[in-house]
Amino acid sequence: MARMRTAPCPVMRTVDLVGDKWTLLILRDAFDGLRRFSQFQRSLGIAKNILSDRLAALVASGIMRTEPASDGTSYHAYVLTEKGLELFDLIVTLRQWGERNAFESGEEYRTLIDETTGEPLARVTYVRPDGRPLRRGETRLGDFRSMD
Amino acid sequence: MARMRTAPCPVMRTVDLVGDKWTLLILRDAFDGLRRFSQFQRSLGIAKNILSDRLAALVASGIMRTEPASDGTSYHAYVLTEKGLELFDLIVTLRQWGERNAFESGEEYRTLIDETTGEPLARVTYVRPDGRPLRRGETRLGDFRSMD
DNA sequence: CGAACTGGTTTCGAATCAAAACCTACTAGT
DNA sequence: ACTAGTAGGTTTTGATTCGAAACCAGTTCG
Repeated sequence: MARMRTAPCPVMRTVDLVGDKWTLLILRDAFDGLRRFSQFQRSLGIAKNILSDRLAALVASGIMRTEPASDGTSYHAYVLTEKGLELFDLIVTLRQWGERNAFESGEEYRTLIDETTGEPLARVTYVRPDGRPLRRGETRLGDFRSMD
Repeated sequence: MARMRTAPCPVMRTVDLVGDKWTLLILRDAFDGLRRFSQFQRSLGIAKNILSDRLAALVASGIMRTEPASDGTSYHAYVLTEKGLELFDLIVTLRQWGERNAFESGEEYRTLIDETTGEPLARVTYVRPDGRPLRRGETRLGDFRSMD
């Protein structure tokens, strides 16, 4: 894979960091509250070397970090950094698309509960800072801009 | 990889369909207006067999479809279906996270222009149907629900 | 103390990736 | 009509990655 790390496209940079099946599922589990190596491993049924590799990559890219000791034990935990927490919308987006496009009628799926209502989270939509909704086709590729 | 196609988790189903670096980049390009095999190939620098494989998978899962003839030529085009167009938010999410988290100060990145303002797209946020913003930590894993 | 658990690393065969070569259909130029 | 070049692939062939299992050192539990 080419030099994604230095590409000028933000999508490519993001994809390079989290565009992997296991990585995305680890992030999902992290948002569901999982923190420890063995929790991820049991939840995902992932080989330990792969999990080790993905977690190390997430830590290296600043999306997760290891915490010395969460509970009483001396084992450490993998937790999302602020940068990682900002991926919340990504997991929500994956979930909502899947709910609407990846299940047949009658199939069961696991919902996400909106704790402000107690009901399954309704469809969320993107709005601009001024509150106007963002619709498909309202954007086009622009030119280059320098990072703040 | 386990039986993702039948998993009850919408995130896993989605990840199974689009959770691949090339697939996500193909989708980005598709939203940028690319339609033809050679356009994707030149834009991404991807090997032709891999591109062929990924496009076939996207067509098989109903995210893209082949159109007989877009312009005068008899070659066909790969276009997003309605199901594929619904992935717009996903690409936007990847882009916005990358803009804010994957570039150093001074680095240049390619923006997305908001055609309703002519300016680069500002940060978009998720709102519920009633307009209330969705914040991190306002959700928790729920139970099973049957598809409509 | 011994057993089990945690958080890995190593090994190695299997699967996947990707560069290159090849191929066929079409199209453009002369 | 002949030829070159492009479009859209498939096949072949190494190189890389994946992942199951084995192994291992430290920790905690009984």
